Amino acid sequence: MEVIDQWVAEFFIRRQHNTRVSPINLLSALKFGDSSDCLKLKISSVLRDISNSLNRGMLDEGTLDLLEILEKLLLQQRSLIMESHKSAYCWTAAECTLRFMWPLSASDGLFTDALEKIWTKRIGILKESGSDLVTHDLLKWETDLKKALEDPELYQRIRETNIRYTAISFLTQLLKEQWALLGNSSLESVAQRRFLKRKADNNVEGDCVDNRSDPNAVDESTRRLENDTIDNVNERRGTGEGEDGNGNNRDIEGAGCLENDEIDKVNEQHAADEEQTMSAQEQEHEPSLDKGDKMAARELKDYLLEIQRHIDPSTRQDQEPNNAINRSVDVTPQPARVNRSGTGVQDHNEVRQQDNVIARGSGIQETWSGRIRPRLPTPVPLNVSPLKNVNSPVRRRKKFWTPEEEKALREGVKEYGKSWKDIKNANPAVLGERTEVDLKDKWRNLVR
DNA sequence: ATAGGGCTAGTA
DNA sequence: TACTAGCCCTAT
Repeated sequence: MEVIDQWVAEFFIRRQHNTRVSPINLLSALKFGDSSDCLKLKISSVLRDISNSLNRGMLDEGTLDLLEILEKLLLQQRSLIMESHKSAYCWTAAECTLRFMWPLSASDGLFTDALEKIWTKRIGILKESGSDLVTHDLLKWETDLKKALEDPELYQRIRETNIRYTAISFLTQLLKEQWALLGNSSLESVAQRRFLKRKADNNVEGDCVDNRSDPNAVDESTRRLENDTIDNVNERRGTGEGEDGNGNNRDIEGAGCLENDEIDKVNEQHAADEEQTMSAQEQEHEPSLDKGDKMAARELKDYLLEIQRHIDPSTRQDQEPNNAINRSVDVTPQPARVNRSGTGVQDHNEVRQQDNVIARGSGIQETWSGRIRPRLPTPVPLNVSPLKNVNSPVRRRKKFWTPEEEKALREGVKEYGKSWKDIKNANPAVLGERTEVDLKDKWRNLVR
């Protein structure tokens, strides 16, 4: 694959909603070869995929696949696997299983299938390969879930927990960290270097005396342009962890961090990259879609799927035409977890739909790594916000605040003020069952 | 996203 | 009936 193809593809994968692009022309101009020189492009692609899933409120085994692929790619570029990555995998795996716990009894429904396919087989393979994603928390979930098969009380307890928000929080954190680590796209980096070089050249023309007295000024810029390969910057960044979207280093959840001199190098590089910056890179990583741009966005999405298929066909297994159509058509959010926490009586149509999905999927599919792995279908797309009642006339059951929740709220207000969303995000494990409005209401009560 | 008014259920 | 905690709706 030509380097320029790689740069262009990477650039557009990062900027999903660009109305000035003709995807078809662009795609026809690109030739995708072996994957060895596409690491940065692949990582961008996987991150974009995870991001798209989250935007659609989808957390399923496809997400687990993507997290596993991301781990392999990061290991290829000799990056450490971050805590957010491990946690995201752990809670997504648990969430995928909990989604099959809507019947009141463990023996009904697909819970045993989910256990077998997700925990015994999928995670079994991970264990064999010595993956970093197999954490203490993951093993604890495995033990609990398998115990729940025999213990109705435990099954009930797990069944009623809501961990979706936790999984989403970790995935969001992972995306933020990984986008930050990727830094500028290769195309932008090179463009910026050329910009700097031109600027330096202009200075040379404008002031020959200075140039003679300091010949290194131009040489340095030229040298960077010629010698810096696209992955140089990335490799340097890839060894570090815990960098936020503003380009600042911070230690995340006790993960390893750069030595001080390395931090300085990275910061210097960032300072150079961000001087005369061409665009607000970070904001564009997660762009918000203008209402008038839906057509262009859809066109671009198709284009992305096409690119992704070229990059690595086996990773796009759930985006084959049929499923792609399903995904693009059915994006209407469904009420979250109604069946799990409800009476257990399920709508017949929904049961039939699930059966159809199961019948369609063979249960065994080829994965990115080339290993055979079973796949559970996604029964119902759920809301991203698990507590939001969509068009439901039923009031949520009154639930009194626990001292732990109250403490988390007080500490949150102390730290973030009245930013209820931030407070909730800061402590999803405790406040996961409360909406931002709940936080606001409770605070109103507390200060009365 | 947040603030504020109002509603509901529980309780004294 | 009055009060409260938690929940919901709507305007900004």
